[in-house]
Amino acid sequence: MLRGSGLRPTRQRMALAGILYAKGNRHISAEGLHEEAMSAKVPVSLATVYNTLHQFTEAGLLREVAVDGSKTYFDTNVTDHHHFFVEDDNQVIDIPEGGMGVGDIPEPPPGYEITRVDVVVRLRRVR
Amino acid sequence: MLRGSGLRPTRQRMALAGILYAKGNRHISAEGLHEEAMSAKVPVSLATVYNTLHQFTEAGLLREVAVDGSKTYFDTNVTDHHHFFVEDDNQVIDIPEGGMGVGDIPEPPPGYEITRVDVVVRLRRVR
DNA sequence: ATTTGTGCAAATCGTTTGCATCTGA
DNA sequence: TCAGATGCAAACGATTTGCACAAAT
Repeated sequence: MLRGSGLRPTRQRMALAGILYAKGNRHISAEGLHEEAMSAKVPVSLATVYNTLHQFTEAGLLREVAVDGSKTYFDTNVTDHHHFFVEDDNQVIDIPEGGMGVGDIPEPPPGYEITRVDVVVRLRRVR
Repeated sequence: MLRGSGLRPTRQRMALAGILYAKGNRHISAEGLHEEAMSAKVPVSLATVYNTLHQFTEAGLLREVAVDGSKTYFDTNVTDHHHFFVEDDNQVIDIPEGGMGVGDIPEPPPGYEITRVDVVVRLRRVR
């Protein structure tokens, strides 16, 4: 998989890929992945985690999710889909594919082309 | 306007409000507003700009726009609408109201309610 | 007089970078 | 061998915070 993307299969990258793709689709932050790696007894530096996440993203293995908050989340689900965002605990959840459709997409201003349409449905816990 | 929102009309707040609402709808970052204030000969500290932006947002006078990038943008247009985001230069543009519709909004997971639906149409300059 | 806001500088947080050292092909 | 990867610590940019001072009611 790594080789197929032109990335050397190093110890760290293989371990991180293992964590990322072990249990279905995930939304994880750099810090989150770093912690998981540590508790899985895979000592990687935070810098390497950042490098790896960006390289994976460039290789199309991950997708950066821009929700609110200051943190960047990475999504192991690279298919076309949108997200719920729980404001109470900064949690990102996939909206099942086909679970929603975007209506009329507007014409982009002249000279521009659309690269992607992102929909974020913000949620709050009902009290 | 400030009084109506329960905010004391201080020199700085009035000056910042003036800049914000002077020329139609705007998308501005804290740093951007600070710079404009400075060149308008209104010396305010960056901390005060941040305070003011957040207070205005809480008061419903502004809306925080979560696009990509590390910066936070504030929108003087608080009506229901969505955004174009130009990736080349981090510019936020309003999609005219009614210019697009969101299709089927999905059921939120049980125990949650929808607070808002944000659509960001990402653009790239055509080369 | 009392409460609320402001400015400054230091602190924090997530992320990036420089560089010496290692490692996979 | 040697280009590419990693780790560390220092650098960074955006935002927040603590606290003394100033201004609004």
